[in-house]
Amino acid sequence: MEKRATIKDVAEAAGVGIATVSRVLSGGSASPGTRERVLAVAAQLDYRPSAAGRNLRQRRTGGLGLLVPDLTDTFFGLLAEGVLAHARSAGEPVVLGSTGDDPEQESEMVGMLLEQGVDRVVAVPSGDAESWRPAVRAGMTVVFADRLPGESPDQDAEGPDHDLMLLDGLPPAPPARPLDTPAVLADDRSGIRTAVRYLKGLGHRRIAYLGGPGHERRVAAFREAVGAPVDEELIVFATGSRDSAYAAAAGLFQSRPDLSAVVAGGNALGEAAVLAARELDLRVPRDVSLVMYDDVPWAELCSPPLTVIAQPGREIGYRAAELVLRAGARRPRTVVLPTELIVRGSCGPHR
Amino acid sequence: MEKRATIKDVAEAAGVGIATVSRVLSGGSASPGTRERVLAVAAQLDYRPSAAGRNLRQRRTGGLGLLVPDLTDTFFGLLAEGVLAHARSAGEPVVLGSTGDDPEQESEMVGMLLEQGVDRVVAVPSGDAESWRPAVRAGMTVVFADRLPGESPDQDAEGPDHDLMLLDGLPPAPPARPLDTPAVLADDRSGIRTAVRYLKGLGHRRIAYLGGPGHERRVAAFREAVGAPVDEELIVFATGSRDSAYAAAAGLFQSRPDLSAVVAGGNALGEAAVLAARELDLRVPRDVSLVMYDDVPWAELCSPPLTVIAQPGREIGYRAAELVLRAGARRPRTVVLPTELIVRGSCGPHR
DNA sequence: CTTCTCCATGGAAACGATTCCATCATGCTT
DNA sequence: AAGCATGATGGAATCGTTTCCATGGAGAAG
Repeated sequence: MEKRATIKDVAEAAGVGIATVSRVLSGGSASPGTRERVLAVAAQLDYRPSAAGRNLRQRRTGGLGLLVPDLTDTFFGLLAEGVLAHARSAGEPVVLGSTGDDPEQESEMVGMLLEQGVDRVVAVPSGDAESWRPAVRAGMTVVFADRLPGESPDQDAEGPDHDLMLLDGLPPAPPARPLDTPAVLADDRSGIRTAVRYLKGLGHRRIAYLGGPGHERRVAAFREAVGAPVDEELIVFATGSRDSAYAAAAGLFQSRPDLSAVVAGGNALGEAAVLAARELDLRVPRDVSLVMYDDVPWAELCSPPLTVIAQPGREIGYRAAELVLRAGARRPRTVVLPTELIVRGSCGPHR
Repeated sequence: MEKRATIKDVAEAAGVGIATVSRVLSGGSASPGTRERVLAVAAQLDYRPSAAGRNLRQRRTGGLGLLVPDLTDTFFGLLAEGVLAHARSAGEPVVLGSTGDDPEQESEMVGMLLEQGVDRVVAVPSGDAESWRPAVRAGMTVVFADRLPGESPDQDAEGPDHDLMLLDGLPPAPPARPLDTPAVLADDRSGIRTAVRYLKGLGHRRIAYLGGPGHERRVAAFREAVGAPVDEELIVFATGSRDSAYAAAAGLFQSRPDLSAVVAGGNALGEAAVLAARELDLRVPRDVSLVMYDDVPWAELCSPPLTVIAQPGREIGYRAAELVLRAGARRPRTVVLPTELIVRGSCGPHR
């Protein structure tokens, strides 16, 4: 339990001033002789600069925050691995928080990060845009991954505001842009469209969508892809929990026995769909075809192996970390990564 | 980007000294009037004490480190959720590192944690006892979860040491106890034994074990449970990677077509076993029975659903966090949590 | 009425790093 | 040879907090 060596110890042992030590260690100028001596002494004393001291002085803590809904979900695990990979290569520590898809816990975590001095965060958001505003106003650099925060509920209030501005003779400013935060997303639009086309190609007409929280874009893409008369009953939602997902899937199958294919908007939903189908004695793909968003390792283990829309989870995390770490000069735009339909065995022709 | 309020700002705004503010905020004594005023001002200014300042002063950073081999593995995700749950309730931030089961990366991460001032760590160790010694000597409080570090290779040197001590007339001190670090583990012994008994009861005689890194206890328990003439060829190991696990499983099936049951010592191994069996056209459970360590959500999705040895991953993490946070007075002993055999459909009678 | 105790309070030191600035030596230019 | 530029170096201030200690006032005990 011997206490750690400080810069002062190193300075004394090397017979130089602390300023010199600091300079040597942070790459400043120093004479070769001095540099060598300082480095030797530092190594021999196993000196490590204290993050607390440095942070205090430079008024910013290194490190980045990572906020995900649930680490039990393989996709978020993958995303986290991506973030960690880049953080490691940048030598930055990662402070982790799991929000359970609860906006309240989320903002609590944001508060804690702020307190820790962590001012750069990669987040899979649960709260809406409004709930993220305090964070960015407090000076946080935020990059969203996988999802965007839900549009604020005050969207309705936007109309009146607009009118008011016109009355005042002001130029109709863009109606309070939700947030100008960069994000790294998968190309949901294209992924969903490809899946739906594929199912249509197999002859399916009554295709259902099973959605989770925070993916408005996927639903929108689904609506667009299935085309004109959208059967609203075939679009159902669950919250983040497993129970909720199962209930939604089971409810869907029971209330609409005529559906012939399901697109699950996430791996938790896909899991629920498989379970519910089995429980109700629906065979996949004979009775119902299934496409799941997210390619997770166990998709191949199911029988039949699941046809999936793969999105590069690890890379999403990696790129997000990259963005948040070099959020310097030009504010980076949102990055969209490609998806890929991986056909395995869970879809069959419509009978 | 307005800079955050400091304790000094609060003190000025409230018309008191900074010492008083600090006292009020950290629960010291103060007159009711003052306390109220300070709290009001602090709230109004949205004041948050800077962790950097506090850490510097008290020479220790709050927070705890979490080191896992791979967040993509559902079990570790579960464990992490447990740690996070307890950390949240204790108001402590969690610094995460993923080691990829690589001792070198692991000690790198330990170094970084040390630098950050994080001196309490929950770890699923990859390195051996020797590689953890520097960490504990540097004053880190470590609690191992799920695994113990492999016995150091210098175990052989133990004999001589002992003799030497006898010669010196010293009391025969315990021969360099590997590490007196507490740990939270599942009851591997009992779990494996139950599984093997179950398989034996189904008539299986040639039972194989597919092991991963860091679970000597499981192998030992397996050897013990299968009884006297242990067929060493039926015990194979993989490193942490998916490829390695698949190779080990496939190799096992091919080299020993006479085996009738497999115990997979982790969910990654179980996954590999299912895949390899399918590839080689072995039916589960008709041709080969399978029991997997870890109950993960997707175990139920396989067909047939996998019979598993469930260990309480979330609770392991929770308890480990608990131990490391109140590592005060009496050094806590190792905690062993129960396992449970969950019979589903992947085991059948021997034919 | 005096003295003692106790409590609220504020000033100031300390924590360990970075960084500005002054100092000093060295070598070059004129 | 004198002045000047350059580069190495150390002193000291600073960051925001906690905590030790001194101060002062009020109430209690003698």
